[in-house]
Amino acid sequence: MDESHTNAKPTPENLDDPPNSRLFLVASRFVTEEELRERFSAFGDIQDVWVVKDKQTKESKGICYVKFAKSSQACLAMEEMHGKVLQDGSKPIKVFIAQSRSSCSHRDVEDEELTRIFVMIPKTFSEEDLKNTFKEYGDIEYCVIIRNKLTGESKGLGYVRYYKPSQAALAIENCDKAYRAILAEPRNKASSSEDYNSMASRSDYSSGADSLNMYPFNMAAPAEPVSYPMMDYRTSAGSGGTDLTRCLMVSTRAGLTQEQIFALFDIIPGMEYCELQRDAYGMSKGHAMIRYTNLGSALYAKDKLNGFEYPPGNRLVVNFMDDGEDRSSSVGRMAMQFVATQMMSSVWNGPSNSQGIKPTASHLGFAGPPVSRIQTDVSLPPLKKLAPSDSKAKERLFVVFSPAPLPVDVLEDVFCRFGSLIEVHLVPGRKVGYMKYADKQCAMDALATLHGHIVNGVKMKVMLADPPREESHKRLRTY
DNA sequence: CGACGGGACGC
DNA sequence: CGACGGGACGC
Repeated sequence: MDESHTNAKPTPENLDDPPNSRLFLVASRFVTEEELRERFSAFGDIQDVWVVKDKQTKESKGICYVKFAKSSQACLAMEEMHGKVLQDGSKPIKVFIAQSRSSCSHRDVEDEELTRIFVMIPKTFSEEDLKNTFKEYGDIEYCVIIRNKLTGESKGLGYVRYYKPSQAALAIENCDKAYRAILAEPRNKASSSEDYNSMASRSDYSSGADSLNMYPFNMAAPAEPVSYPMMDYRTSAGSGGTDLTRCLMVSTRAGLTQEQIFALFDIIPGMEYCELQRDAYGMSKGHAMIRYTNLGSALYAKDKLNGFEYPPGNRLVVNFMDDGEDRSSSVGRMAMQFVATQMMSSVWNGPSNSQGIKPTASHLGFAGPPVSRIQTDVSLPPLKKLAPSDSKAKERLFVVFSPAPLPVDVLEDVFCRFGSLIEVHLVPGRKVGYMKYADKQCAMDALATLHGHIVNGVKMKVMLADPPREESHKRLRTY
């Protein structure tokens, strides 16, 4: 278990750098390094040429490697030189991107693995935006944005398939670093069964279906943000299909837990589903979907909870997921009235009778006198509004918690009181966090007031945060 | 002591 | 069928 290799050397075997910048060629035994250098130098900066020779006889084995400075150069050379005859009478050469030296596989690297990139994009991007952004690097076969299957909401990730490896490589090398473009892992891991997928469903990949219109709804409406069709495969006709007229989407800037959202929307009777959208850390992304059994409950929930501040200072935004529906009907109003009546009666009957308002509602501050959930040894200013989430951070505080971090909502409640708080960020798995402020003085006030004090039994060290480490090694040593 | 930053497709 | 050398680190 304990391999005492504590000093991990920079493994010298991984230096196929950058990745996919080296070519593997199968050529005639008479080809020389000089000739290869001549024929391949037109495609880029050659760093190394090597013809593999037998150890004893020193004769060429017809295997050669050509290392370029960039992957795009190697790819271009491959595309142009594969199949070329270098010397009269010899067989056409084969040119592939070499397997990385650390890999033990000698399988050919296929174009399939070199033509699709994986990028991080704004959530507002459509496939069209994605294509327009990346077409400058080459011809695009298709673009796909990864979306939530239920809501159609973008996950901020996308794929772009080019026709040629050199185009994908150019995109990765030259696109804005914010896109974090990398080669996509091939989709098919090890498809063992292929037959239960009928042939009809595979037509999207074949090139014969020109007549297939990719954007049946969208063609005539250029700038209109069309809501995407998310009913390609029906939600099976089980009890109560997912019709969106009863689905709400709540957006919040505070990191609310599933339990908090659930408790809040469960105050209105009829909630049948509640799902927080999470990111890779399992933290709240600020969106959740809530579905009620009936339109009246959904209407009532939107009416009462849209704009509601929870926790204080954090304004919830609640919307129906199928925008554009007309809900001003008298039927809707009656349904809402019915729900209101339902809730009133449960109040009169008291919460002790199981159904109706849950006990959780009271400590959400939804009913009854506002009881502070903050206990502290320092006197706090009153609550203040959060700064807009797109505010520029002028100062950050670094907070260490002992013995354990406080919940995000509590921290927002405490740290917002000095004004201009943009957001609270806890480091997952650690006992530290960052508070972003739009105003330096507000941050300093918070620091001075809160440092060394105790909130809900948790002691806090509050310090100015070091600047984020970014890419200091790139810019700092230019002189 | 106590430090941030990421990522995956209905087979 | 067709897969991996040579050189040498740090002031």
